Amino acid sequence: MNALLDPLTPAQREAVQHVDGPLLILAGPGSGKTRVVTHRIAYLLEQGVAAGQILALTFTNKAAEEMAIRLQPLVPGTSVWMSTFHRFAAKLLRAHAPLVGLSENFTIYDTQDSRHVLRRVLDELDLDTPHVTPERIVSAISRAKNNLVTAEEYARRPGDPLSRIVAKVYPAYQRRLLASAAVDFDDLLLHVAQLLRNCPEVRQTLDERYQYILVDEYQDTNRAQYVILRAMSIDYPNLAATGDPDQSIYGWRGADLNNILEFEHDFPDVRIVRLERNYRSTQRILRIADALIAHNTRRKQKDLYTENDEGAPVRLVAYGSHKEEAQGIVARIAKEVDAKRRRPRDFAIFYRVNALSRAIEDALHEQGIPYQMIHGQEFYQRKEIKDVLAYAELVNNPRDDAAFFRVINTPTRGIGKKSVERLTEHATRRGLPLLEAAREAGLVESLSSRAAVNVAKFVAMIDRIGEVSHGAVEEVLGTVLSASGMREILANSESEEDQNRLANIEELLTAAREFDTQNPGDSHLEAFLEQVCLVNETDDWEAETDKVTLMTVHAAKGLEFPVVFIIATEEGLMPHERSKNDLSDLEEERRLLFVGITRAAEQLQLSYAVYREFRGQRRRTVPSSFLMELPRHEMELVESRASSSFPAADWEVPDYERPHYEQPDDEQPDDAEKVVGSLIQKTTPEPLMTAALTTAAEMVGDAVDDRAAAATDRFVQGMAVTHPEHGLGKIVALSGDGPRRKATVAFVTAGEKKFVLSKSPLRPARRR
DNA sequence: TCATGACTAACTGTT
DNA sequence: TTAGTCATGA
Repeated sequence: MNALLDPLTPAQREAVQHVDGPLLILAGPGSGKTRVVTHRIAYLLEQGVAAGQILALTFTNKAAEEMAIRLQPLVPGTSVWMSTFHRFAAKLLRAHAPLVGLSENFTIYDTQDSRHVLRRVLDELDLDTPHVTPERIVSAISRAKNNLVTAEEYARRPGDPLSRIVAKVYPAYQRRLLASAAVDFDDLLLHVAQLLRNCPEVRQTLDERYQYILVDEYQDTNRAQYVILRAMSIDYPNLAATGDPDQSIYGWRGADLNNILEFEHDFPDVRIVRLERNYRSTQRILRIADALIAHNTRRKQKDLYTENDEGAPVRLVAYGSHKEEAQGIVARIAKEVDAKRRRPRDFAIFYRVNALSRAIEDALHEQGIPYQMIHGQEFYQRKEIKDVLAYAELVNNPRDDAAFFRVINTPTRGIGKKSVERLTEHATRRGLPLLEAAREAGLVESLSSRAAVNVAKFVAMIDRIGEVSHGAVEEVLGTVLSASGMREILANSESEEDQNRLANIEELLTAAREFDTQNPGDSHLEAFLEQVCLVNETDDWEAETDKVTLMTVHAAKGLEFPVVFIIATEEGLMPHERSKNDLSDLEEERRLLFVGITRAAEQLQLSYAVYREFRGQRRRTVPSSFLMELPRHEMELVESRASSSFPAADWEVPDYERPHYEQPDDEQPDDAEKVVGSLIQKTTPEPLMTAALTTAAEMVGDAVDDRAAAATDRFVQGMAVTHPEHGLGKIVALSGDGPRRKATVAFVTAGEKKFVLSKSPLRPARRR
């Protein structure tokens, strides 16, 4: 009788029917979260809540879009605002820019732009920073902003050497941004948080306007986002958060797991709904995921279950090389597609880092299988695109020095480094934006007359573009191309690269044209620029097109596919190199794999390559320690035949158990692969290792002998261990006691080696 | 002083 | 692989 509620389970219905008061939906993967959220919005509307009072915030454009699409059939033509945090913040800031010391035509700098600014600032400050890379400073500033620490506050705090440098750089960087009327991504949130804190009227207005706020992926909110949400939920505390601590994968961006873990403290009368039934994956996939995530210590226990079929075993494949991995996977896809059992769109391939996509792309290309790759902001990061946009930015915001630097000599027009330096000096002296300083080029004595003429021509060109800046966006960009000479130069170039650039620019013009059509009327340049820098290619991702999807595991969050391949499950990649020294980072990597695994509905394959090309060098890899945590007997273990060098025998263990699964006969094209025994030690319960992150050797270093003895005691026969050089291995023999205790270890890749435990860097492979 | 080509070092993830 | 730096020739 009620189309909204009838198709829901009791738990889902409880969440949907909740109207007033805080709500926390703990939603496991595949538990119908989006459905609950969209149905709840529809329900609110049905209860008489005005569409304008509802605000749905997500992290990605993709998620926002997905929500909008799913809401359409429930409430056709509704105008509930669904937006990413950053987009929401940008809109808000445009309306209140002066309150935070900005002009409303402010520019949003992406990561690349902000790094350039930082470089300039570093040059200017002339700091001697021997071991501190700009990268580290950038991320320190970013972290500070995400934690709402302003430049002034930062400078006041004592700290380590890095902090002391940052304390100098951060304020200078911030001054530079404000002088350029620019914000970086983090500023969008920081400024809004401060706005809400410092302007009670604004806060109150927004709180009242958005009485029903819904937040997706709450586990990924950082302090700034948290403060924004809290500030808008005081008079109308109807904040509805959905999230899953096990899917928190943005710690590096400042996401604070405490926000979700302590939601109950923040909102004492919160209603908590748990969605634990999984509608997506097979039992086998879910068990694998569950076994993996159970190794994390910092989590809220959830009992995921599904009533779906048992499903096919999860495959774990060892390929000989990254090429074989790519070709093997693509061959599998091709086979299924040819047999009309599946369509390209049923498949997704996930990887930890973007660089891994290349081999897969090549293989797909070779086989002529259509694919789409989600690659962050790749398109808008291209040099030629950024160049064109920078002209437009400069016209829109003449104080945008970063844009000025970008275009002043692009394409080259005889204004070299030295001339730009002199212009900059002049600008600093007079306290002018660079474009203004350039207008006075004739007055800058140090500037050669030739350079001065060129600068004057440049200014005239910018003004020419400025004349059309209030027209259609396509016209603006077209003028940029002709006035700057870019079009001519590229068109006359022989090189294929330049032809590609031209094609990319054409694509940008198409995007501009579409934007013009969607936003009739004039003066939309600013909106276009904002859209462009806050989108990523994900927006182009079409669930409807019939293509294989390639993306990072991060990008995969929130999506699902019938068949999922996760490649390169190797030490150093998954978990990533940089996470290995920190338990919480390592747990985040584990959650990342958990997210990847739980995207799969019907079939899942994890794989690694025994050899992988790395920075141009072929290197032997070590299988991911996470693989050791998966229930081996649930899986089909496959060794790709070409990888004959794989030393499976070394790795077989006495209590080795054959996989239950036999390959069905019709899987013939798989004959390049054969099922082998356990590549991976069965995950029998091992003694709980409390000090597992310290090796025995480390403990001897600064502790008494019996501690060392106790430490060597934790190594037991059959235990999986890792060695920094030899990688993953298992203990096959032990002798001696205390500090003299010795172990013989069989490594996956390096054969058998003997160690004095207290002196070796060996450590248990499974860390708890 | 500028442009170009060679060399080198770094390389996670996303808004 | 690529962006940034360095050296060289114009």
